[in-house]
Amino acid sequence: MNSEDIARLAGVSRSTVSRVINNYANVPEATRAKVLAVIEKYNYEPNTSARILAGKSNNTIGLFVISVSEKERRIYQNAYYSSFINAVVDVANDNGYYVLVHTIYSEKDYSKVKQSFLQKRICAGILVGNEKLSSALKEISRMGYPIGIVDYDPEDIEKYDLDDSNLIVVNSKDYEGTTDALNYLIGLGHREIGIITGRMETYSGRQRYEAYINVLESNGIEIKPEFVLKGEFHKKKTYDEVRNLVDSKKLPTALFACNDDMALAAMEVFSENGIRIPEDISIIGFDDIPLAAHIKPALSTVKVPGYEMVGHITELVISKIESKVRKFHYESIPDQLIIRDTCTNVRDGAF
Amino acid sequence: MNSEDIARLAGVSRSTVSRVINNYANVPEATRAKVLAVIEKYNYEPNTSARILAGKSNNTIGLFVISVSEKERRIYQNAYYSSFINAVVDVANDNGYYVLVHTIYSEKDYSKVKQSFLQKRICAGILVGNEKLSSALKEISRMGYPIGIVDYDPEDIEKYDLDDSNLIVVNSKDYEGTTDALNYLIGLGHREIGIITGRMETYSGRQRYEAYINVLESNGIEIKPEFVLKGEFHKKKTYDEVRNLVDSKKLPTALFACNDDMALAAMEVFSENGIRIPEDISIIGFDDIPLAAHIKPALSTVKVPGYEMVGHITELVISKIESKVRKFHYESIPDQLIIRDTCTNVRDGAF
DNA sequence: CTGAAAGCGCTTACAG
DNA sequence: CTGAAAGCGCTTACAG
Repeated sequence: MNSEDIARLAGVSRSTVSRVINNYANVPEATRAKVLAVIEKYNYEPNTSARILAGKSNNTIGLFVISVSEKERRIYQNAYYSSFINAVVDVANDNGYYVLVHTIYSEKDYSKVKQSFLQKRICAGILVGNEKLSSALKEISRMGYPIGIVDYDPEDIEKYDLDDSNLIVVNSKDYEGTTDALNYLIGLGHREIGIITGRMETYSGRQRYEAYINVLESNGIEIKPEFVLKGEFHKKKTYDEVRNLVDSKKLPTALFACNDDMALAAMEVFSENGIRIPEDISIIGFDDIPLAAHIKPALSTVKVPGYEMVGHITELVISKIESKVRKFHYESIPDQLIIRDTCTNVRDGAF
Repeated sequence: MNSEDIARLAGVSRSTVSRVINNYANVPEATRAKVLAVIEKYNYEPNTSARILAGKSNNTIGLFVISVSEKERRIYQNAYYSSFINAVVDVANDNGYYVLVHTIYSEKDYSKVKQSFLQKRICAGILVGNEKLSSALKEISRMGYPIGIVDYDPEDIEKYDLDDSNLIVVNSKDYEGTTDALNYLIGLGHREIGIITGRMETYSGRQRYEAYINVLESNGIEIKPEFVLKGEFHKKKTYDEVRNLVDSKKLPTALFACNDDMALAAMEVFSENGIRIPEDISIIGFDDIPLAAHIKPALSTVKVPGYEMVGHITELVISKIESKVRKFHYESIPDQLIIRDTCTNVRDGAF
């Protein structure tokens, strides 16, 4: 069943069938109804490849989920990501777009992005993932398609010579979120504040660390290298770092973890060692993963609105596809401090 | 840049370029190298739509994530699903396939499946989701494309008149998993065993319930209606049901929850009411979501190998695409009882 | 308002 | 081994 069949059955030409399908204005209602009836009756749907080849948009957004640092190829383990995929698909589908999902596990896989464009499979791309985006990004940005990136340093655009006219960058306000968390801790009287850092290959990892340094310094609090634990956003790394800290017998009174996974890992180690939270040490995380509210004690954290952020970038990408305006768009979304049960006034503690 | 440009640049015809791209045997090495060099140099990738239109497979699998019962369109909240998407994408990408992800939130959305086939966007479909699959499935099964379905009653195939020659159904062994969990509880001395049921619209929901009934009966244990709580796989519903149970002052000594979310909800309610787990009541879940191992006490449960299950069905679908053998394939994957800290011998308890 | 025809970029018998 | 040509199923100027 193709447009020619429909045309014959409706007693018109393929041109007219096409006009009906594409909602051209200059088709009399009677003709339109006649054609529509045949289309309906035979359950006809135009061949997508033919339409694209003839000049229509493919209406497909590529979603590239980058995870070059994970050993295991289990992105979903990271609760962070699953909401991203869902957000893109929801918003795209609502707007009549399809989404092609790809995972990127290595530097080499970046060629998949370029390839998808070159093969004309997609008309825009959204990149999410926790790694420094490779140099491949320069090339990708220059292909002329709208590209949405989540968690990217806007200064890197110039630094890596990207073409920003096709770029949409949406970040969460990690610096401010971190500042809020730290000020909260300081307000509770803490002066010995440690950090479990994320991956410095990510913008959010760097921002959270920088905010830590700056807030402490501007409050006249000394930054002790032994209280700076390198967690890399991973639980495994964090276990080791926190165990070392515990072994050193010198604990801070509060610990700021750059994500909830690491905060949880730290809590486990403390719990194993009879160190009470928050009595012996306060701890605060980042992200607000579902688990955070459910563990005991419930984890105080900084909520990153992941679904909203990614849903929003999807809307921006779609409007860029349709508007043809080529202009850099940057946005950052506020985080929210969520106070639960893992932080307490330093004077109430055992120290 | 198209195949004609490449042809001219390489001094051959488009036919030869095509033969090189498609790895035809009858191209001399020298010619192949010459063409490849030009392709490489200009970063040429053949236009996908043109290839498909000319007869190539679109190499795209549609992944339809069904969630008609959820109020909120947040599939990812269900930890269950995110691993599914990831599994399909990983396996498909590894085999050179693309995946188009769609969410289905209403009965009406099922037309998206049919449409995607009719428009020739996809050459196979995988349906995952927690609802009774609609009657649309009959039509979909008859379109002649391989369809993989997770969690579907094989008896419904005949009942709903599906064409099974294109079907691949993969379930987890819910009945056996439930039996294991219940036998474990019975082995601990429990005779007062309640259940929080899932959605009866799902095969797994029904299987788990049926196994509960049968195991109890075959052990001569009375099934008390007041111990059958209707949780619908949802936390909210479960809170209400468990509160009612607690208010009734008549608790079973053990509770089998048809998924971990509901087990967790029950634990929260018990905890609020000073009912200790496992001392006052044993509880066991189903699924083994990441949270299960991390809450205190750690939840005993039946692990469903979701990623493996869906990865496997993806492999089966791909081999069906490529083999052209049309024959029903059914498989069920064993679950695994995971004993952690929420169940204890009934004699040790406070009852 | 509508049809004939060109064209999108490939693949693949067909003929040599 | 290789090229000319038909054909895949549409869309869209073009002409009327």
